[in-house]
Amino acid sequence: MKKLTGNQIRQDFIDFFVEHGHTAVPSMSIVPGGDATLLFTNSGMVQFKDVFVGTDTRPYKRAVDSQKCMRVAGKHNDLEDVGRDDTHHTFFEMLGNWSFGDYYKKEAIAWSWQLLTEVWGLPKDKLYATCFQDDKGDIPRDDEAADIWKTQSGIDPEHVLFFGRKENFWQMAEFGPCGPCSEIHYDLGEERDNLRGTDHVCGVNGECTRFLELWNNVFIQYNLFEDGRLEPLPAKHVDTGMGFERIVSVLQGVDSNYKTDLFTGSLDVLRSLTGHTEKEMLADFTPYRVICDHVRSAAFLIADGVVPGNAGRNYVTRMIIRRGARFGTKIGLKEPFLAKVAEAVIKEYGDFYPEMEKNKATILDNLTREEVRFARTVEAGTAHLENLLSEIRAANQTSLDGHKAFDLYATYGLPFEISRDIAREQGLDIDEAGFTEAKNEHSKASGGGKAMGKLGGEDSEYFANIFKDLQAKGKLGKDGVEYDPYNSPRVEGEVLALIVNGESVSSASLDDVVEVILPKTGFYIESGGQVGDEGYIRSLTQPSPKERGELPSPHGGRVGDEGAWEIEITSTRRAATGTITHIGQVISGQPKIGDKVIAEVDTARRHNIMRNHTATHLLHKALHEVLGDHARQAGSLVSPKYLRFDFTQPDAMTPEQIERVEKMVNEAIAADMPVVKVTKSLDEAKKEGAMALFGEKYGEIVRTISILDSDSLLSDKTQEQAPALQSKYSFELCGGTHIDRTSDIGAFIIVSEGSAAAGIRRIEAVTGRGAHELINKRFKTLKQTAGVLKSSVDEVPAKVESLQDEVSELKKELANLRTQSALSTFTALLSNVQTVKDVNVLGVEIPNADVDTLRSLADKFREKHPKNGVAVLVTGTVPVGGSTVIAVVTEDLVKRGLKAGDLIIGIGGKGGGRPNLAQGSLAGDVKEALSKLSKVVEEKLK
RNA sequence: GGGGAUGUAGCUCAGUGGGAGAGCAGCGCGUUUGCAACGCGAAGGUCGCGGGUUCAAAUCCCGCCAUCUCCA
Repeated sequence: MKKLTGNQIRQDFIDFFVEHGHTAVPSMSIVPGGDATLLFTNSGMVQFKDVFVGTDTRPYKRAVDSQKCMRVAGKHNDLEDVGRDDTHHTFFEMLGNWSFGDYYKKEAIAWSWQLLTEVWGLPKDKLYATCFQDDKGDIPRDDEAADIWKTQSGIDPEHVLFFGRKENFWQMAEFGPCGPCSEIHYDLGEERDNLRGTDHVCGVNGECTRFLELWNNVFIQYNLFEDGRLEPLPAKHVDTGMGFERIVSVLQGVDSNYKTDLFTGSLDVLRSLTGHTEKEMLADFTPYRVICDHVRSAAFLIADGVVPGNAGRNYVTRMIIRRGARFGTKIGLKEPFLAKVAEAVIKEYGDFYPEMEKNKATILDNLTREEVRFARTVEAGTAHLENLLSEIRAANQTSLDGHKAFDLYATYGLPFEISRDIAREQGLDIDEAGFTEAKNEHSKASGGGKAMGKLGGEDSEYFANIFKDLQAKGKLGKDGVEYDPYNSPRVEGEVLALIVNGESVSSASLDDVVEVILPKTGFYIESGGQVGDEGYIRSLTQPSPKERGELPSPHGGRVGDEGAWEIEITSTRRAATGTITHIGQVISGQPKIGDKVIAEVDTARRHNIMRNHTATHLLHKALHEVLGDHARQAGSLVSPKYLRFDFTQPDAMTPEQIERVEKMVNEAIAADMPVVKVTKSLDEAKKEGAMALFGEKYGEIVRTISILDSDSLLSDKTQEQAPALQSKYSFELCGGTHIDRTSDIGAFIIVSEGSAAAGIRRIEAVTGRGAHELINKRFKTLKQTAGVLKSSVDEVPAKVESLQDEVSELKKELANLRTQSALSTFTALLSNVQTVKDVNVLGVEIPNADVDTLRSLADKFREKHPKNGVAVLVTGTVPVGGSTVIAVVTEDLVKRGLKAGDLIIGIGGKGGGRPNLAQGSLAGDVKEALSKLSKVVEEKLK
């Protein structure tokens, strides 16, 4: 057997199939575009799913790839187990060769045998092939595959085995394309039996680690219907997957995926940090495996734009990074170290996956940031834990309540393992059963499973049938409704279908909400953040009013015209492949199937949208310039009123940065740059450096939007002829609608900058009309303010500032004066102290005093009568809300049963407080209330 | 999308319905002076924002915003 590096093995695979007529296709992003049901790309077939279902086509019939995959979240979240053994990974690569209605079993099987045994030289007697035999007896046995296997040179016919549905039948979903598969297994030898001595099936598909599944060849040949019918597909496909790390471990002859050269670089970096020898490392291998696996995953995720955060995919990235950091502490690593490991990962993978090298700085930066954040979280969580633990000790207990430990985890983010380790260090324990219980409760309370929301398309089958029907009648071609939102704001056509309340109807009535299908549309369908178009569909049954020289009715139809009608369209959707519907309300007449119509987009609204969309591209460019390349688009909304742009950026932007971005965009507008829209192949566009968005799905033919640098403009003619030669200010893949020159945007104003999620900032901005309205409004307000201040607009800030200073100065002065005047009144009134029994009692009204003044006067009283004193001070009667009362009682009298609050109640007020000082209010006449004071004191005093 | 927590002086935070506080930093003065340390003094607050309950809200209730965190 040849000793090959991992990179060579991957390249061998691709080269082998390229030699056999396959097109080498790059891996799709880990973020699956256009598939809301998937958190991550989890297998090689994700990028070809639409081809198998038949809703998409490719320019090639044979493909080969190595696909980046993540299996970490979802139903089976076994993140906590990854790294504890030698085979599991969160991230892995899937090698695959594909046939789309081209070659089939014969070639697929022969080539896999050839690659494994001849190119890579695996011993033939160690290989096993499995084929399908239905355990339920419904689906025919795959003798075809088995027979082909037996003809492969040097194969042991005894090694061709049959298995049932669980192992050897594949279906994408409950219904749809499916078929038998044929797997290749490898016998690693008796010594790799992990269950030696125990009673078990030591064979292919047994529980035993001796036999390793290497390669799955899926033969998609049936279509499974809801009623259980199984029909042969007209075009049969081959879909294969081979776990890259597995084949590397086999070819390199090691007993762990982590001992392949894929991880050597990472492990070396780690060992240089810990100082462990190889032997010491292998003795405690788990932390090493966890860190290597997780750093690799995190690096690939960040390269694909998934930065650590607190929701969705971003949360998964965070969990992976934090778990890696946590295992670092187990081997004594304290300082942020993940970035150092990541450098080794990038070095290993950067050649084949250029996005790794390209995003190196972002990867390293995000890892370190998250580590630092995690350290802070752990520190704060540990402080909380210490409090809980000392409470336990105080109560002479030995175990921390599981629910409390879970709180620590769910609220403060302190991982359970860390809590337990700290508790154990102090001779205490944590109630693990309670923790699990609380975790389940929390999971339930969070509404498990509902988060994905509606996937849509519930009625797609209904519309697919309408589509087929229209095709059969020759009303629609094979591609269905023609879609041209770019050049056709007005389209004439015929009503092909009307749907009201989910039912196909021949005619609709006034006020009906209806879905209309036309052979062609110029209405934009909401996509890529740009909202859908609005507009009108009008009947064209008779000459237009203009042609007849009549005045149109308010809704455009003609009063009294037989059959004239109009529908106000508020949105559009692609209800099924080939079908686009216009959704709206009938505002006049009765639309019928077969009516000739004109469908007209609200162009004023559309222009506002176009301005905002082009501005979005300029904003994207400006953010790159001002913040750096890490500021990547993470979502957007382009509406007629404003635009919203989310991008990856860890911290809030400074006012200066915002200003610079705004200025850059406005400079780009002023430069009057041409916006050129060209469709070309995805490959070509990418080669030319077009910016693609993550989580966005692109077909083979894409639309590119280039904003050309005005400096490089030669003349209008050359621009038309060779836009590719000119230097581009901005270059993006985008299906949206755009204006022709940047100057059409008019103006660009950032309205707000804020946070959208952890690690993601959001900018909202307006352009064109919206910007003008905003400026107008702001300017008006400013002028009004200046008017009120009797100053010029320019002087407003200084004027307000000086006013504020003046006000606060005056406030202080006033408070001082009040206290002083109250004080002088009060000093005079101090002589009004009455003696009740042996107590000095004072009840006075202080006009113009506030609560603070009353308090300081009360203090004054207690200074003069530190003992044996009672005072009730009341502000003058106020018409609204009553007077404020403060009552004080010296400490010695409190002991004799006199409470300040009782005095307030006693004289008819409301309120309370502490025994020596109370506060409240008094509704009625102050003098009358105060006259009751001495009596109250007498009664309460013991 | 949902659960929990937090938001008080420039920073770190205390404050369980009734006088807004501490430590650090900053400012002034002083002692000492190699860095600095120490003492004294004053300043610094829409208690995240908006409603409500109450005689009275930093504190209780509701809504919003921001940050942290867990679940999906």
